[in-house]
Amino acid sequence: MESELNTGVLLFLPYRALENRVFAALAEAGFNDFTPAQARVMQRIAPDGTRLTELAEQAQVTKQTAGFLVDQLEKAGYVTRVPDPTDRRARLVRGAEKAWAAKEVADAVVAEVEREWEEHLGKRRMRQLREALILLREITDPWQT
Amino acid sequence: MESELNTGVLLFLPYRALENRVFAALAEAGFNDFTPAQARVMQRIAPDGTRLTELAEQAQVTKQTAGFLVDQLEKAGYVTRVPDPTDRRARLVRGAEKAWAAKEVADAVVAEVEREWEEHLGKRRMRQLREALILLREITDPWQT
DNA sequence: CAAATTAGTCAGAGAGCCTGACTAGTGTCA
DNA sequence: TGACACTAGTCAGGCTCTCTGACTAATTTG
Repeated sequence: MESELNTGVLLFLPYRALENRVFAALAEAGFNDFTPAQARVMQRIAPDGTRLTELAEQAQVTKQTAGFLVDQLEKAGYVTRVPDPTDRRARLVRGAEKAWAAKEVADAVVAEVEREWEEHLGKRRMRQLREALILLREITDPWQT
Repeated sequence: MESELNTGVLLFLPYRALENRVFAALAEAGFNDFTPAQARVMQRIAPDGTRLTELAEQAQVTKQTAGFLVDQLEKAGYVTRVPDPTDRRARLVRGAEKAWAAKEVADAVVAEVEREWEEHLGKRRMRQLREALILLREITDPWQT
């Protein structure tokens, strides 16, 4: 229900297709020891580390959930936690070597899929699509890094 | 990680923003007795009913999961199950009155959000966005009803 | 009609995510 | 400077979602 072709569904379909491709490629490359939920958190880690609370907000889960997921990522060797020099309560979650390696694989697949999309849409439409989405982000992304 | 602004993320952000708005509005209207997972299944129910297996495929979950979710929707009064006249093994999941009422609320919010987006992007860009997404669906939606 | 397939259920388990309650460190301001 | 409000993160417990595996009943195929 909820209408046959609203823009929401149209946005979701290609997103999911892309995500599926990325996960399949990661699994094939041997990165099969993390879950989609963990990946969603991992995506948000800044190059110089990010606080747990911030990660939780951006991934739209509670601090507890984020903490749990980071625990697992830490065990699997994807991230480390280091003390935040500016606040002794906090710790920074940092990506480890393994995480950057996985990111490289993921990025390659994303680039490949984007090429396929561009081929299907044509250069002009692809540009228009990205342009519209980037504009849309202004009113739909509360974090807007 | 997974790159700073790939098209996937750009697609996801407005999708999630829209979904959040719809859920908030439904909750406010008193439809707070179903979960996102249940909604994802409910969305796929055709006006004249849909089989469980088909629902499961489209929502990308197992038959068991779909069955579980439909059970709950049935208990909450959103759907009913009727025998499929063409196959005595199967039953059709049908939306009940309550589901159509919820759909009306949801549709109204979607329309409202789409108006807001159009206002932000301008008519031309909004049209281009939808055009590109509809084209993209051809290569990213395996069900393509 | 026997064999293979398909619709759906039952049982059990693990992951994900939440609420509530808590500890420890930080900022504010009288 | 010391009480108070706030923020970072953890602990405990529980509910929801989703899966795998095994099964029954009806349908299709050869």
